[in-house]
Amino acid sequence: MGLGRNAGAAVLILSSLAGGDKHGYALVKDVEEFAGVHLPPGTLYQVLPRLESRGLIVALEADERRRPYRLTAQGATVLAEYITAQQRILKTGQARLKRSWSFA
Amino acid sequence: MGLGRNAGAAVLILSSLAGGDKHGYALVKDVEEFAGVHLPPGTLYQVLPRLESRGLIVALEADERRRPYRLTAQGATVLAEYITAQQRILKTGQARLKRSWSFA
DNA sequence: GACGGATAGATCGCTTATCGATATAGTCGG
DNA sequence: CCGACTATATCGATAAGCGATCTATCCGTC
Repeated sequence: MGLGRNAGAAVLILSSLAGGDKHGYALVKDVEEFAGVHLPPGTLYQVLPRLESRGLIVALEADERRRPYRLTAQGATVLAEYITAQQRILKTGQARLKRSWSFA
Repeated sequence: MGLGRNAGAAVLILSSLAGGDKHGYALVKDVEEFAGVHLPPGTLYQVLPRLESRGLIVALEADERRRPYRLTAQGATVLAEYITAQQRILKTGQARLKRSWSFA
């Protein structure tokens, strides 16, 4: 993991595409804005084909320089399930922190 | 990352320790219960020293067979910050899924 | 008191994920 | 015509995570 490191490029990409079709560069900008995380190109262009081969996203027809991607129904399902599971974990951590350390 | 893979052994461990001091094996059981994730020993015993070297946890005096760990104040802070940041990301993904895919 | 299952900790090698650097090239403003 | 920004891509190194395997103890039960 990380904690400090990225920890979940796929989630960031899928969440970005959940907001609409985007090509790589636009995706990086979007993620930077909504998550405050910079996705380095080395990560992005390696994760993209991986997600595609798993059927979570599809590559759309390229508009010259831009190669846009779209979230598939399967990708949406997988993302939704991941978010639910992850939120349960985070809530537990948060509740425990609050009890023992008085953290919000 | 994964989505399907573990994605954040450190978070699971820190969250578990936020609920009280635990040794490795108890930690695995706890994580299994509250997160539904099995932490394999190969991951656990590699992450533990890493977290300790970063000052996020401390090893307590060993009770014969058991080697318990405790969350440090710094570990609690780091975990709290990670949780906050991560929840913001997950909420964004969830909101976007809901808009475009009618997912809860 | 032998046996099996649960408790407990640890290491090794492999695969996968991520990062930073680097490369290429088109576009647009000044 | 030059620099900043847009856009995609690859490479090598490091980091993270997994499954298998090992050792050993403890405890109940047959």
